[in-house]
Amino acid sequence: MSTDASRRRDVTVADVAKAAQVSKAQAARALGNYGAVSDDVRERVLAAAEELNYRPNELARSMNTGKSNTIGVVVGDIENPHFGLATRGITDTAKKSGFNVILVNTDEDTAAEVDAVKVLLDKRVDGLIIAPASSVDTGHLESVHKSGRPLVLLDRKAPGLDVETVAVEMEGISYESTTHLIQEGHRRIAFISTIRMDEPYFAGLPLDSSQIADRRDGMKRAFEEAGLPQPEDLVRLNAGGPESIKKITRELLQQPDPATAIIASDGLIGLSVVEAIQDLGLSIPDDVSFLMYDDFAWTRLTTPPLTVIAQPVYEMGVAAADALIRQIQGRKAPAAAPEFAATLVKRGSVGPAARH
Amino acid sequence: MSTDASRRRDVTVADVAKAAQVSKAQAARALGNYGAVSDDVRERVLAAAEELNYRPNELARSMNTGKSNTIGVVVGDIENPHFGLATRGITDTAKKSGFNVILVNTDEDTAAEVDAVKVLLDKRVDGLIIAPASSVDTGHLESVHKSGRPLVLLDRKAPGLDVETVAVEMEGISYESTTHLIQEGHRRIAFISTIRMDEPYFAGLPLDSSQIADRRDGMKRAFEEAGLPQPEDLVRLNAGGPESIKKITRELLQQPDPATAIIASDGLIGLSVVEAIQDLGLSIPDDVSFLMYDDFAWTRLTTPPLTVIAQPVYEMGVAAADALIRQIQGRKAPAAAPEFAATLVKRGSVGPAARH
DNA sequence: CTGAAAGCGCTAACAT
DNA sequence: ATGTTAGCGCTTTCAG
Repeated sequence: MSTDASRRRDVTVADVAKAAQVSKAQAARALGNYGAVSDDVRERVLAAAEELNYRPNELARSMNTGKSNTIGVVVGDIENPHFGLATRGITDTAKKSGFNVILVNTDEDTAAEVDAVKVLLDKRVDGLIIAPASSVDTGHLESVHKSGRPLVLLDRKAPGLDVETVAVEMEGISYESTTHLIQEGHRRIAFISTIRMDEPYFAGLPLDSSQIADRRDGMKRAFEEAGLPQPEDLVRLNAGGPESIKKITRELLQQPDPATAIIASDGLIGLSVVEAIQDLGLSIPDDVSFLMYDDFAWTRLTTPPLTVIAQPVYEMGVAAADALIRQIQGRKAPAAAPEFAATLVKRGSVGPAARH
Repeated sequence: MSTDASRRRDVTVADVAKAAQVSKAQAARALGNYGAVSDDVRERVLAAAEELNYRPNELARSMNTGKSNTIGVVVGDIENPHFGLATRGITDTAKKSGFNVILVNTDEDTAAEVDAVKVLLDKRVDGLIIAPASSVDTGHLESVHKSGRPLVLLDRKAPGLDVETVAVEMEGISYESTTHLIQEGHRRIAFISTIRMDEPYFAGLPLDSSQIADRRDGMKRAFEEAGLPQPEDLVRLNAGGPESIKKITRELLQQPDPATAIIASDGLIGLSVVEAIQDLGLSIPDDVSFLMYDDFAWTRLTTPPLTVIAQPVYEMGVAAADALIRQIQGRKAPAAAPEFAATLVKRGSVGPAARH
């Protein structure tokens, strides 16, 4: 053993240079793989580095290069498999290009997001991928963008912001899904989302989330084209935890003019909705039809399997990372940005509306 | 607008100092909140900083302090909700103490893990939380530990390594679960895991993963105490993707002396096993009993709901982060390390063994 | 191709 | 309390 791992100070280029009997500059060049170095010197330096168990200090490196080879990812909830998958797409892609990922969870809270962006910027990440908690309250994103830091929005658009965005076209799929339900005879279609709003929903309420707004618009169009009245009284926001969701579900199903179909805004909500329906002793789709966003594997296991709106989440993570890295490397955007479409996967949870 | 966000160079302490008409050192002290600064100076500095839109360069800060306020987390697969939840526990806890998290995915590949550790160390993370891909091949972890960098193992132990570890006691719960199955009359109990091994399983094969080894041992003890022969021919490793798992399930169920009960090593496997069983047209638990590790919410939605082994995953993430941060801050370990126990949650997927 | 020296932005002695 | 002067470990002129 020629090395003593327990020594306090790390071994630096200076140490390696001395051991290899070259200047610090030459050692650094050989180690950092830049500049001009003779084979002889490179060999000696590398050997010395190996021997001394040298490891570069990436912080120091980042300080002068200005690049940290790190990207910041800000999402609302990694615990949600939707983001888990997207994150996987991002990290897989980042790794391929030699980037690391710092992950921050915001709990869908804009204040936390503002803070996260600050911290990440202070850490000098090379770029940011953000699933913005709000599509409206975007001052912090605006300033990131104006500062020239590469930024890509994931999953949700921010209409006022001219930033590259990777998201599914929601209005269309919402229209398609709603139309499907309408064709099955449903008129009382409920929509449940966790989106936090200060007031209960009413027709025309401006929504903080473009994603939800687009879905609402899609539903609206479907009803309009069918010449039917909007069941806007069945839109429920602020569906917090499982209990809250179950409560909402019960209300929707037991009120005077109840919902005959429920659309859940994501898989986490869907889970609780289905549970509540089962608890009520109701049958899907005989008593109530069910449809949800996100195609998780378990949706094939329920009885009946669930009709869902599948989104290419992993691919979107990949695309977001690709786009960001392209920006970081200063390459121009390809002529056509890839489009991401959701698909309505009809399984068994949607059936004809029950007769009243 | 007195600031020009598009200026190339960031504003530094020097700029702030000049604007506030104090020395760089005083400005730095006021900004960094250390040392002694008069109220007057602090005020002027903070005002100038605000005015100039100053943001500290954490990289530079980290360079002299030696602390990056960042921890590295290395897991096999964030896409797996098990790790998603654990990661949430880690990030939540880290944030509370002002730490950020760099997340690396290894695909359960030791080589990738070795690499990840290197990168993270080069980035000067203050500590590491690792769910080791192998409990045997741990040279890289050993050297991290010997170098004095705080390190906490999550989810899996490494017997040869004297490192703080947050994991569930697996032998016991495996024994308990197996016994439950035995009492229901099962003798042919299969166990399916994704663990990668070069050879197919045979009795006594040393397992690379302590977690799996412990589960195997628990099953073994259950059979021994019941005075029954071990169905070791029903242990299946290398269950890669969904298709591979389904194939294995079919084999297990259709071979001459088939399994009457199947234990899935995690929720991802469980999913495919249940799907395969349904595809075969078999009924749970009438034709085959099923039990799996991880209590995901969807396991309550299947018909019948699944009997599972619940693990306090989020809490373990929290505990791992707490322990690591404690190490980083140089505080001693509490007298008693918290114990984490899994629980057998009996729902409907285990029933009496079918008569042959 | 090589080396000396000057920073990167900040903190940490050391004086005053 | 404040300022001066060194660094942290690395990259980057700039000479040779």
